[in-house]
Amino acid sequence: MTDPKNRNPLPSPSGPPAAPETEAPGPADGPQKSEQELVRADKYRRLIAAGANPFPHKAERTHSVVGLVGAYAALSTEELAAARVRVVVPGRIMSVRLMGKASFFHISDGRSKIQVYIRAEKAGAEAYERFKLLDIGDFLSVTGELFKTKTGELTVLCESFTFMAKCLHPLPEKWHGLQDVELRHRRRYLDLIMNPEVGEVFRLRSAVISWLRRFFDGRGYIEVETPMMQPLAGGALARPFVTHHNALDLDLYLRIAPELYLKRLVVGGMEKVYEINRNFRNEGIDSEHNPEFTMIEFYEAYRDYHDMMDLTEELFCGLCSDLLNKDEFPYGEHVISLKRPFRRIKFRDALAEGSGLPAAAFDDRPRIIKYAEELAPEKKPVTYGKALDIIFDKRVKERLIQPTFILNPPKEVSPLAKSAAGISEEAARFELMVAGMELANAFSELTDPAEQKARFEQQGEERKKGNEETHPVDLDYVQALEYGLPPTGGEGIGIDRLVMLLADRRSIREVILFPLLRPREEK
RNA sequence: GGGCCGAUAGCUCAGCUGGUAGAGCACCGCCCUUUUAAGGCGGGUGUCGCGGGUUCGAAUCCCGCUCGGCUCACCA
Repeated sequence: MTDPKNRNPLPSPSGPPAAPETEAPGPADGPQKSEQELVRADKYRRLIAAGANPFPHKAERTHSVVGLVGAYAALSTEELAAARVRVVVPGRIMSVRLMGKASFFHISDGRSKIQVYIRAEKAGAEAYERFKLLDIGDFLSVTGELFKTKTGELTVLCESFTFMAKCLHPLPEKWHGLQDVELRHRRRYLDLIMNPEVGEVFRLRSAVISWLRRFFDGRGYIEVETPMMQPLAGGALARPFVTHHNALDLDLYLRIAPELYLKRLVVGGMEKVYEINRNFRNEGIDSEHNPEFTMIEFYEAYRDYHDMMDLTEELFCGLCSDLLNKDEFPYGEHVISLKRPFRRIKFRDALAEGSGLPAAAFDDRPRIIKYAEELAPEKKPVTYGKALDIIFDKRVKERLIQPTFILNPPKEVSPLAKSAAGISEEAARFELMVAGMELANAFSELTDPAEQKARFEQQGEERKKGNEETHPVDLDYVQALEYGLPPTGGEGIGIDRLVMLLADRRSIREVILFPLLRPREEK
């Protein structure tokens, strides 16, 4: 077997390098190479022939580009000259200005750019000729001293450089970057190379997730991992993906939620647990939905949904002030203000407010169903619960820009929640709406095994009527409840939407590195 | 799944009611040692998404398809 690391040995010192076509692989797909790709492959061959290692194993470096800019950009020309800072800095060539026997170019580390000045006189004629074999997109490591040009730009005066990697394709245009949304998502690496603000969004995403871990760890929660492949897709109402385990000859579902497993852990005495991981729902794709998405779910014993509201306010406000250093931020045309307390309104009152109907009208079920049918004539089988849903979606949701807790939605769509105190038809539950999106969903968990079983069975009846969005009957979970689930508050927060909010992105695909796209043959 | 919009050079885009395919950047050649969307002179590198049709002639008009965006539906 060929050791992949030795695929490209250094050219032998005694003669010209081996067959250029195998040394410098062409584009991975398609027989047609563009003129620019042929030129790049040829320059690559000549560079290797001149002694460059085509695939060096590592680069010594004293600084990163972003580190240099942060540390030295503010120094004056005189201060920088006096400091005599010698650097070895690797990066990707992003632009070149070639001027006879000297050139300026910028290298990037994906976050920041720094200019390099190379003169034949300083670096040597041979090195300068090698430099001219490099292209925009190539990686190299530059050794030299920092100075400022007469326009005041921090620049490395190149004494020598080492080739690091070849870019065999031309990069997108320097001024407009890469605009094509499809290409940006299919080749996210190109998006990251050309559009630095994209990298910032994903750095923010990373910061959000590590902040959340610190938040919960600091409150005595433990992080757990529960099955992604489940024999029953429970914990939410959604269509699952199905897969199959061969050895067990068993159909399994990719989880739509971790909820029932996390609550089994609370039964087992893990009083505070959280999980950050992917859920999978086999449903439509749009600007707020990707088939796989990331949620944090957390459960705390001896708490109810009012406690979870307080915790949620603390979480959102702390996250925002720690990561954005302020308590309000733009989202599209709006300014979102995260100040405690968030508005709290009951589901029914929100419906009344949005529809303009008096709250009492919501006791008149036929009237409400008729109203919903007029709002959405295309939706045929309208139950009372469904009607409330329609009114919420059409009349209420988009108006909820500032953070708002919607309290006590109907119990019939909350099969895992306790009933609200003294109100049998309402669930002890809230949803947090921000910028017209549902960001969080929490309830006082249903702990009564008999009622849980009855609710599951009721869902089973719904399913028989053809409603696919029902919760499966999970008797194993009921048995867990029979061992005793203490009063527990639980909540889920959609990480993708949370990042959309903080990063001011209107599409979930802008906060998922590789959103699901239909595969396509490369051109 | 329905509706609307889009796909033209490596990238960003123009191309009208049908008449030999264009610009900027990038690229190639020549000049240029503090430039920075460097500059000067010269060069267009293309399966106009794919497949049919209409026509003397199609990037352009018609039909079908693929992929994407927005939107509605479905759905947190």
